[in-house]
Amino acid sequence: MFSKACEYGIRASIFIAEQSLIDRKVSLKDVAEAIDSPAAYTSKILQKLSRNNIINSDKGPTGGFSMGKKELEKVKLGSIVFAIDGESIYNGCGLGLKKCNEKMPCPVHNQFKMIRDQLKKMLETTTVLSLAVDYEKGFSFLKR
Amino acid sequence: MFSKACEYGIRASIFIAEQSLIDRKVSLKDVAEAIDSPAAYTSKILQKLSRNNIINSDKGPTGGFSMGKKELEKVKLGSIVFAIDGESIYNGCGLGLKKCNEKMPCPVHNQFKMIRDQLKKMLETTTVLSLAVDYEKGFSFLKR
DNA sequence: CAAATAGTGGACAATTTTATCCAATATAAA
DNA sequence: TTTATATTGGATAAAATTGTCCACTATTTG
Repeated sequence: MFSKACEYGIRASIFIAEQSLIDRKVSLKDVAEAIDSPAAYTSKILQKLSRNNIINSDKGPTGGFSMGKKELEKVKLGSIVFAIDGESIYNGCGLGLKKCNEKMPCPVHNQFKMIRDQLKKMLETTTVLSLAVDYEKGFSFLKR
Repeated sequence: MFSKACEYGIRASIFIAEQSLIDRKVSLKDVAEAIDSPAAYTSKILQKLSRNNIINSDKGPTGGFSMGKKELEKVKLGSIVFAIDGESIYNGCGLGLKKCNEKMPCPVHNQFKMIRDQLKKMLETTTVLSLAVDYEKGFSFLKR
């Protein structure tokens, strides 16, 4: 469904959000350990999230990754997916056709539209904050 | 959502089904042209579908690919997806966790479950035959 | 200012997926 | 039985994704 990079990105964001809730910056190493991901690769993904203003990154000692209160309230799952995987989830044809639309639909156009619309709605309404709160309470997990 | 191989597989199946409706066997070349896919790669995919009894393949002159009446009525989209992409669509965790279930859910487990269940239902109820009929009527397209 | 720390950016490597080529096999028809 | 045709299977190759390494920059602290 999503690329591995995107999966890491979502997991990392939730961890960073949860730590930001208790006013903690986290290092790349912290993130990689928390979500059980390859550190160097995760670094690339965090850079992308940072450039997209989804997370903050600070250099130097006492540096690290974090999310501000505003970001915490604003950032939805969809923003992360879009930043990493682009709009393919929204626009792409289920059968890989370049031009697939109402006028010239692929054979499963309508069937997929239903599901895609649900997914879209879910991504656009689910906040990282809400996921971070659940995670903080021990209701969900980020590795294994 | 699906691998490219799976997209080709679905498109190929629909074309073969539609031609079988008018009692025509089609060659690899026919298929590749009809769905605008690389022939040699498509060949590998058709082999897989054939081994999974989703389509028939006959060698030699007058050979080619086809679907029998029974297959036409029986084969669902899900069979094709399963034959090519395996069960990842059904079982895989949305965030890539190995062990993600009700007891130890990833942070988006429930949100994804909703959508995955819908997708599953759609794949298990949509017959290739119905898609082939629409395609035959010119209601849908397999290339571009 | 020097030293230590933490993210950045670029090059590179491994793996997976997608795609190609060709000899071998099977089969129908002449 | 020979020939032509069409799929099969194996070996490779190309492309995309995933993953690693390291020197560089920015920044805090002593």
